[in-house]
Amino acid sequence: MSSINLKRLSEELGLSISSVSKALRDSYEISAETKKRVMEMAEKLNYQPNPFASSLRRKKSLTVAVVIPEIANNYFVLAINGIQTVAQQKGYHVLTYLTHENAKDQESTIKHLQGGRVDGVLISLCSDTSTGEQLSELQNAGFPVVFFDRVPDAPGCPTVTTDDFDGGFKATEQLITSGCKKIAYLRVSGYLSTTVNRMNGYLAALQKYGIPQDPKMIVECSNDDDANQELIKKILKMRGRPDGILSSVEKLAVSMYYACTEINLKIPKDLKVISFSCLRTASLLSPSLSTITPPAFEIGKEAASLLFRMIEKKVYGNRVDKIVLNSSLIQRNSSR
Amino acid sequence: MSSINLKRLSEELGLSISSVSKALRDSYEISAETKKRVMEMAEKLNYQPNPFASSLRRKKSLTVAVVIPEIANNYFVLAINGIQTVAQQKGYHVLTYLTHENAKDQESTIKHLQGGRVDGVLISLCSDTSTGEQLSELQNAGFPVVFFDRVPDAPGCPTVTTDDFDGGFKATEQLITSGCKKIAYLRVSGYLSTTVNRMNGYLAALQKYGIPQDPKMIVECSNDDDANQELIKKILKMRGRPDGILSSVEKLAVSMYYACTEINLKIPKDLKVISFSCLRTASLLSPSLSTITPPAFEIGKEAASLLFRMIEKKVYGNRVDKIVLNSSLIQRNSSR
DNA sequence: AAAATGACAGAAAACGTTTTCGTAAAAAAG
DNA sequence: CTTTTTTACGAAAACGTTTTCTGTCATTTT
Repeated sequence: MSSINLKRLSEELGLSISSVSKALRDSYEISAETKKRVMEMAEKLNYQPNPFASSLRRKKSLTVAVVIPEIANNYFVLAINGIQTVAQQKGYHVLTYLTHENAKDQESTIKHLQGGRVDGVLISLCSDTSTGEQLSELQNAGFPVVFFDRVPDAPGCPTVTTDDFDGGFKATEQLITSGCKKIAYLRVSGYLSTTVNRMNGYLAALQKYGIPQDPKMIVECSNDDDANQELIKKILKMRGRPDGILSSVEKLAVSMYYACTEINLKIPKDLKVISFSCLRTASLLSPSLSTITPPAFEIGKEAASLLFRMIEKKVYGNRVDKIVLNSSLIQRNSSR
Repeated sequence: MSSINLKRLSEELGLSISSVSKALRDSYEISAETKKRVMEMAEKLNYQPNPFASSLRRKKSLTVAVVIPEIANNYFVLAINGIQTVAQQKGYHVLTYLTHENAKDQESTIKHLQGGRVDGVLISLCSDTSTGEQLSELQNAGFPVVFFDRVPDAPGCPTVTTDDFDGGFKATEQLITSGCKKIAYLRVSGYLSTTVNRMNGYLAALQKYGIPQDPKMIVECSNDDDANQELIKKILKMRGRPDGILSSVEKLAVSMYYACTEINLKIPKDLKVISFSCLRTASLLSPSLSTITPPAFEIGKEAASLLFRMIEKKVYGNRVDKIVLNSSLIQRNSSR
């Protein structure tokens, strides 16, 4: 908007455009006193360089994209917070895109990003991602991409995740040692690593303690909160209903709390509950909710840091980083 | 990244660069069949226009900035959600900046934005904003700026807010009709409209019901959660402690819940509570939290829509929109 | 004293688009 | 059969930077 540019500045100073540009970029070709003059005039006229001209010429946008399925999810909010923290500190701009758990949206977003609008992409896949075709296209073009949380199961992808298998395992184990004999697992549809790994942890724990696994105890949920609540109510009203529930994502735990209120099941007396979640108010819920909490803020920071290392070519050769951070299990009243 | 550009495309097609450009923009100067050829080739080679070249030439970035104090706040998350929804649908990109409730950060962010990186700005001020100097600079330059939630108290600013006075009034009234005789108000520091209006509503309600206003009942909180919790504990342990509390923001309500747990005060028996909040889990808290809930998602949508009207020059003349949406008061157990 | 170096600055090309302008050929109007 | 208009396209300028390439002195080295 500010229509003062290098040309205007150079006229004001009686210098050439190139000299002014060099002065502002602190080039050795310009004398100290000229630099000072230029800086002062730039300050005085409130010169702001045109980012597009600069990006066009330098083929650098100083911008990264964050692509996430939804934002109404504390996990992603915290992750974004971590990403922003690192990015702003590095002088980068952050573009955010929501895919609304929609593979089509995700695809078109990625496609747009190929135009060079950003120097790198941080992405958490939507649950119905099938092939990572678009993405591998990006990656093959040498474009820096870091996956976090919901990552593809391919060897060539740099990822930042949490120990999902372990989390699922320990959560299940905790329910078992609290006396549960029949544990249901609330999963989200799709075949993403996160979902699969958490469930495998759950299954492994069942096996370790000799609890037979029962397909009816695995509830596949969707993105429709009301539908999920009905599904959960259904399994809780079933003959041979579960006495323990492991929820693989936060919002399913919330739906479950509502379901229990409706059908008058008492947690933890009738049903013990634990959930993957970053809810700040977990300990204030009624009853307080036991959680496996991924370090979302740190995941965001790590992912962003890794991306910047890649952008700045500080990751050499064919090295592919796969960073795994630990979740913490916090037992509260819902599973005692 | 994709290094295929108009030049490459034009060579491939045996056309001039300008013709290809025109064809892609569906200009009337190009015949239908040539357009078809060009489109197909662009599709085939996966041509993605360089956004910087385009923005440089057209002086349009198709990007807006969202500047907010923090993201770990459901209000802002919902607002962003609304903004993104409108923006993505309009084909705009969204840059997000966090000021961390820091006036310095806010200033430098705004300054950077003057370079023309964005076509418009949506901003919610940080609590220690003093003068809106930087901002009025932007606005005076004819740059589209829309304020939401935390807005300056100046006539020339387009704003989207909620009826804060009314919310504060009704919340206080609700506490009074539930039997409270001594009501404290948790406010955040600073002199932003939101804070001031909510408090004025509170004071007006006190006056209406003949309750004397007491400066000790107004707790000025900071951004430090622990410090706030201590402040709240202090007033709750005081002789002549309040029997009702109105919290002006969500996080203070959370701190208060923790404070009450620590000093063993029972809500709502010993203390009735109501808070401005967008917490999704308000009804699941122990006890469920009465809230005045601003329509954050709609506020985001309205703000974005207004901004786009301004960008597209659909707001004529000196018209300044001041949109006010209604909050809803939901009484739950914490204030019964 | 001639040649080489260094310090400083300007001219101009380049980045990839968009858009104005110009101009052929074809179609329509006279 | 002209003349005008329309259609379809190309040449080139423009957007505001960055950077390479020159060039001019003045200073230092041979």
